[in-house]
Amino acid sequence: MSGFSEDMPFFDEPNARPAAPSGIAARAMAARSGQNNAPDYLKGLNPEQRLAVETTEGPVLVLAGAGTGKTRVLTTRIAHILATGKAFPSQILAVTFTNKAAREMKQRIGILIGEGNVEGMPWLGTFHSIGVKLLRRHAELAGLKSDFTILDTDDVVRLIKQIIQAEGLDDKRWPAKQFAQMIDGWKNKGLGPADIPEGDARSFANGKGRELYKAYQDRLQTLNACDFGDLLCHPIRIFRAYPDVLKEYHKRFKYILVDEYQDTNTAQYMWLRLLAQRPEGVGKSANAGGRPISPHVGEIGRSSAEARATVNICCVGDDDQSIYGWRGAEVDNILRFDKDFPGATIIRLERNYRSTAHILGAASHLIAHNEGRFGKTLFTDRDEPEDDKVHVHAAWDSEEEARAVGETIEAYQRPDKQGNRHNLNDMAILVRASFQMREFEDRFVTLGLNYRVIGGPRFYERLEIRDAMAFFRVVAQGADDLAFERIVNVPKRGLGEATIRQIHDTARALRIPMLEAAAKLAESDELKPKPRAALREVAANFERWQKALETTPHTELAETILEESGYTDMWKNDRSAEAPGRLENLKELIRSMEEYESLRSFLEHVALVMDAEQNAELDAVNIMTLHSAKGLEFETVFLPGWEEGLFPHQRALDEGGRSGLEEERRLAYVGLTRAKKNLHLWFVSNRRIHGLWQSTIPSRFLEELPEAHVDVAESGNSYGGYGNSYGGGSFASGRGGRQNPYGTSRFDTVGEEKTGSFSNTYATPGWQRAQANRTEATDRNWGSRSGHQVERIGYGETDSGYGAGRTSVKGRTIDGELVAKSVADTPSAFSVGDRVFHQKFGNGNISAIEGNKLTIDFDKAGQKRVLDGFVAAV
DNA sequence: ATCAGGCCCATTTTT
DNA sequence: TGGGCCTGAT
Repeated sequence: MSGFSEDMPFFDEPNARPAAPSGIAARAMAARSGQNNAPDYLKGLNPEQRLAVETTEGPVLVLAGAGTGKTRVLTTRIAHILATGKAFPSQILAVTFTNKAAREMKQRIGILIGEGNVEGMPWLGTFHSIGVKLLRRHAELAGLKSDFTILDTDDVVRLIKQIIQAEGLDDKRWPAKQFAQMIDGWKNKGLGPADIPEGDARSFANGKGRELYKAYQDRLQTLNACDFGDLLCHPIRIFRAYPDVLKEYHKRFKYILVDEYQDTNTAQYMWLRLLAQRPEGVGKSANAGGRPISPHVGEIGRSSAEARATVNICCVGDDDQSIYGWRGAEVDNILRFDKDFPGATIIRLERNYRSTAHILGAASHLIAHNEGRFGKTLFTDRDEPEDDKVHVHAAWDSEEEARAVGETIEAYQRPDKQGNRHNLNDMAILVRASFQMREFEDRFVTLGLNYRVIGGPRFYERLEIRDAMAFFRVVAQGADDLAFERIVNVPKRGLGEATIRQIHDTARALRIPMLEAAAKLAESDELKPKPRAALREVAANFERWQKALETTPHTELAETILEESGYTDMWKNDRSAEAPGRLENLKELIRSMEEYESLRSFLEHVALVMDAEQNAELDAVNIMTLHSAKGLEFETVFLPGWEEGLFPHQRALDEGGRSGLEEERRLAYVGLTRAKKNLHLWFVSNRRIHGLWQSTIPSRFLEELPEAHVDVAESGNSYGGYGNSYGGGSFASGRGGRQNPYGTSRFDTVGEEKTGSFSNTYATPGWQRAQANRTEATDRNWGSRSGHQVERIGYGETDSGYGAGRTSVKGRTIDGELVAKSVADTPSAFSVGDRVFHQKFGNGNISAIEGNKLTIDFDKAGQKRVLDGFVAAV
């Protein structure tokens, strides 16, 4: 409505100050009439937030801790820039990582400045969606046509597989999936085939890595397609090769804003740098027009000479919440910000509006164990003596853990003294790895407790949706061979591998898309009558649909395609249990198309905006991974599975060493800071991993929590498990009265280790008895020499706790120096028939031995398979 | 074409 | 242990 479409001409005069659109101007004026002469949108910001909003010029880094109002700052800043007439909506580049974040930002800016004005923000979006936009405009500079297709991961893997096979390589030995990941990694770093390190190139397919990568890129080009990485890499290459194009965008973007800067990878960083860092001349003039206009902007401590060389870039992020290093994110980008952009203003947001003081205290203390960080400490003004401390619970095994969490949830649901009860929607269980979810789901099903799993398989990844999309893709973009191949024989038309090979060969020989090749073949006499007729029909269908594309409304056309191709009938005739659901999904797909104006725009959104909405109506407990919880908050949070090996995850330690551990710790920090009021952590003593029961020890992160904010609870249950068989009772239960978690008098006598160490917390009598009962065999797994020292159990501060020689359950040392499979390779010292004792299951007889895996008939627990290291001869 | 059985694997995930 | 994927037999 404001009329600022993206096609609005650029402002050639750098000094021209755009007149604000009337709507916004009016608002700003009205806003200013308030007290302090401050516009309404600035009210309610704290001083740091306000500074972050009003420091519009020069590079700014906003270090926004969890729950400190990051999105608010970002959106208000944009509103401020617009309201003060510093730029038009179309002159602001605002990038996020996820569609969700982009959507939220749009919506919140809309609230601030009016819906209509947001429409004029064509450059607010994810890195990828903005990348597509750039690339569609300049596709020919990357050797593409502007209607290129965006391939998703699945397509990419299939394509790579074809290439590997075409090279005459064994695709088993050199898995396509693995190579796809390598390519993705390279693209995350902005590396083309020519740029990859020799070592990388050599490590795949006997040194054919580079060649294959090249072949893959060539193939993409012929397919007129891109993968996700290309959406960033192509624009980077274009910017570098065509300075004029880059200059155009330098002129256009007066303000750049970046959300979640700590998650940027190298390619994204390069992309931003290209757009932000401009040659002296351009920078100077562009900035001159943008010099402080607002009366609120005072002189900020920054060198104006240096700042002038750079665009007004504002990056918002939190180094402590960088949890995506494994997919290419470089925390370093944020840590280096002031070196990349000299004279940058760094603003810390540390005032937290989300959590209780206990939660913040716990989280801050934990994260302080990391080295590579800026260092922030969250604080709150909240002063509620009633607030609970952070609870740490012990459970015997994951089943008990699920049971106890279920009980706690039910307790929260009941009205408390004040008559308040908690909604399930306000509770979340955040797990490290998704296999942990199952136990909770099982339990909740039994209890009849509603739950929802967030982050499962996506709507657009379902088979039927992908099939349907493939039909649409071929119609929209006839050169999309991958899509064509997917559905050429769907429903079954008797077009077997041989025919498809032939289409392939023809296509390659004539350098035409497969669809065209198919049409040609259908008219030739190279095929047997049956496939020939089938192909002819396929070709005719697509020809007809492609014609209809211009004239028929896209939803209608989509329905027609699914009908005429026989695809809907295929599922109608399918008697399997999933068929009705699939038909339902197809309907949903068509329904969702209505929101887009054309088939093409729909396809693009599906490629980039893959998400399905959840049922928010239902009151249900949320279950998700810690990763997908980032950015969310809940009244009550449960964090199960805080055990060594699981959290921190063994693989993170093995592969990432110290930085891997730090990322795990940040993940823990993210978990803790999701909670507003109630926070419950759990660890179990036994967990079944890959079908084998393993003893586990509490996560070192538990030990890193400060005493003052933590309350160690007993699991307080009456499900004794099998623990009773050795008289210890279930772990930490039934010992009469609360135990002092910090090992004062009571625990001093047990271990040599001094008080103050959290480790003593876990030195409860039952646990200790079990430890004391250990024999040599058990100790082998723990690397214990004497076998009876408590310090072995918990984690001392000393290196000996996880230092050299300590063999973990998986047979690896913690810091990955030694990868010895001592467990697996050592023949068992037991024989069939031996009577043994196991911590969890009690006594039993060995009925079979396979290497170090024992099958034992337990007296009470029945038959189980366990590693020999966990049992002791009786 | 379809399914049973063997084989391998087993964090985290967005676009 | 259990699920996904591929293969080889019907």
